[in-house]
Amino acid sequence: MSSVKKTLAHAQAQCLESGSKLTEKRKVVLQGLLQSKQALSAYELADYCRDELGESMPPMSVYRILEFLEKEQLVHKLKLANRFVACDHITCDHKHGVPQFLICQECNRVSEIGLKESTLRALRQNVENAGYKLVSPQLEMDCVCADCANDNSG
Amino acid sequence: MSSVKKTLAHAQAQCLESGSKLTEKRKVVLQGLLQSKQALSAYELADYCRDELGESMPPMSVYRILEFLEKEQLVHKLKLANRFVACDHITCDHKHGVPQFLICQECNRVSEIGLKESTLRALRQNVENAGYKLVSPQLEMDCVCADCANDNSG
DNA sequence: CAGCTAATGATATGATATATCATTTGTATT
DNA sequence: AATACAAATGATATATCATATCATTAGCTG
Repeated sequence: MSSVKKTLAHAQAQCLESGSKLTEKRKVVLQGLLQSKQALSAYELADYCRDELGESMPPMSVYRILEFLEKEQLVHKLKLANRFVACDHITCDHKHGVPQFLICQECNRVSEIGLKESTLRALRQNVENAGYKLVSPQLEMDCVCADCANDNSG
Repeated sequence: MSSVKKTLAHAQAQCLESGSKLTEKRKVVLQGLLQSKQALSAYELADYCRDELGESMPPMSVYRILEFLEKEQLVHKLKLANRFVACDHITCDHKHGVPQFLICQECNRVSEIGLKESTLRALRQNVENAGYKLVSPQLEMDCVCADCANDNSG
């Protein structure tokens, strides 16, 4: 069983558990996002599903499905890039904290990291000192991944 | 001299120094952003200039002017909100580091803060551990400001 | 004032996203 | 199987943010 297949099976089980269903279409969308290994816009993802997975789908359906997948925490929306990524931890069984994202500006590759608790605490303190309340500590950071950094220097 | 007027004068001087010009139109755009005390989209800002400052301007010009003001570091673009804010430190004379932004989801008010050096360092370390390189430590965070938090609770 | 450059205006178009209504599919009940 | 209901998907229109390009105007310089 491929890694993607395994992840999809896991996702399906997770949905069942939460009382929802990972339909065929939803599965295809999630598969596309998993396979592409990139952050994709809804429109790009619709193209990917059509071209690579042979499943044509109107972009509006992709949006709706992404919304569903987000609620199921199988997908994250990256506001910084206006793109979506598959959650990096679908096959993990333990609950995760709020994720932080490193987005490669060059290739849209994304890494999901967990900041150290101490760093988060410091951040929160900085914010509260300014009289604000952090709604979501989901940080998104403009980065360059190791591969792209090498390409540029070489 | 009002605070806004003072800031505009300061901005004008700063432009002269850098060999550029704060034209009338540019001044109006900056004034709009300063007065509104909010993050505004280019289109919203065009409306604001027309309605509140009596200076009609095509949105495309506003985009161009915002680009100029950004280069002069008089304005920041917030990717998280797809909006623009006036720099909080125009009237300061010393150079500032890369800013971080707290964006109120309710009212689009924005606070520009400087994270403590230690926090930034920790953040950078977290990112490098993941094999990425931070392009810009300009963080943007979804928050709720004190006023809106009160409104909601009250 | 001729000629150049910078700034602005106008238009077209692309990209991301939301709202709404119609249709289809799946499921439960009789 | 037939009906009825709810969930999922399709289709269309439109809003919102943004870029590209060419035309026009304003301001400066010799």
